[in-house]
Amino acid sequence: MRQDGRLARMIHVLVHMGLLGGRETSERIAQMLNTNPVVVRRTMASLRQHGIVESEGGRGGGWSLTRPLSEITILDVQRALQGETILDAPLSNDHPSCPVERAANDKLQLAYQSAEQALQREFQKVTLAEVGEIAMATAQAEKRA
Amino acid sequence: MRQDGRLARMIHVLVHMGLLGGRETSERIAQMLNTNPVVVRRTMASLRQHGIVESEGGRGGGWSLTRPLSEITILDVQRALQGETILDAPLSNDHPSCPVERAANDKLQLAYQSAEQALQREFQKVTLAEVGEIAMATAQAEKRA
DNA sequence: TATACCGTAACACTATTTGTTACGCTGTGG
DNA sequence: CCACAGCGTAACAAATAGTGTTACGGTATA
Repeated sequence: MRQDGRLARMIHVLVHMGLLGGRETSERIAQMLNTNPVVVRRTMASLRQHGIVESEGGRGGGWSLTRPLSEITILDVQRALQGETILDAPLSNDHPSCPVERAANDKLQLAYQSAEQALQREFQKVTLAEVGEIAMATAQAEKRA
Repeated sequence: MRQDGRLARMIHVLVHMGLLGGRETSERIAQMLNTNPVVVRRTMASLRQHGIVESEGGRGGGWSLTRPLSEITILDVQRALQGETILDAPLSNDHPSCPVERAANDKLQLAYQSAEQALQREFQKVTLAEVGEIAMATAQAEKRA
């Protein structure tokens, strides 16, 4: 099954950036994600287009958040990476004029709309600040253990 | 984005089989789906394993439903094709020990569980008989137009 | 026994994501 | 003013998944 991974990876990065507060280079982010700087730039570019981060070239440049983690939801990140729709209903297109195929597609479409709504609702409820808090809390708990 | 298509295609085929009532060969099903018999056998084999259809070899053989369309839900077909889980949360696995990554993954997992439940609920509500009825109705409507 | 089916393995083709290299542009510090 | 550290982007390789195709074997029926 498809595993995009960019959403989780970008949340990971943004939360780190928010917690540390500073600017990060593509190089350092790439190390965080076990990948390389070009992949990072490709993906971060989408976030920049949606105003979540900004980049500066030249010496001392890098990426930084444009607003605090408390004002970024998972849905914001998702939309920046992939657009409005998260789930695509897997429809068939073998005989577009066949009423049976159309009826099957319609039902699938409705079901996926319901799932899409649930997902968007959940994504909108969660800010990156929350993710950071959970991470800090579990880090504390593990230190005590 | 990923587009599996097998679910929609199999619903399409099963409804046709139910409406026509008879046995279909892989060859004829392949024509319905604009594909070829081997692909059909591969996919139908999953449905057979879950008791939705049965196959007979030899002259006059082919595929047939084991029960009426009213007793097959979209969820049944989905499970036969892919197993219990429909949606996989796209998690990251770059630094499994990083609390931030884990917190992000946890939140995504929860959101996807919510979507998964919505999807399963919808899939379970729809029988293939319903799909057939809708198809018959729209076919009628179009004939009148 | 010939034929019309399914069962299955093996391989090519395609599309998508990811990784990698290369090269150009820009701003800063010396 | 120039070397360097950073991003921007194109181009291409690699891995993965689904799909299409060929080939060959098994089986039931006329």
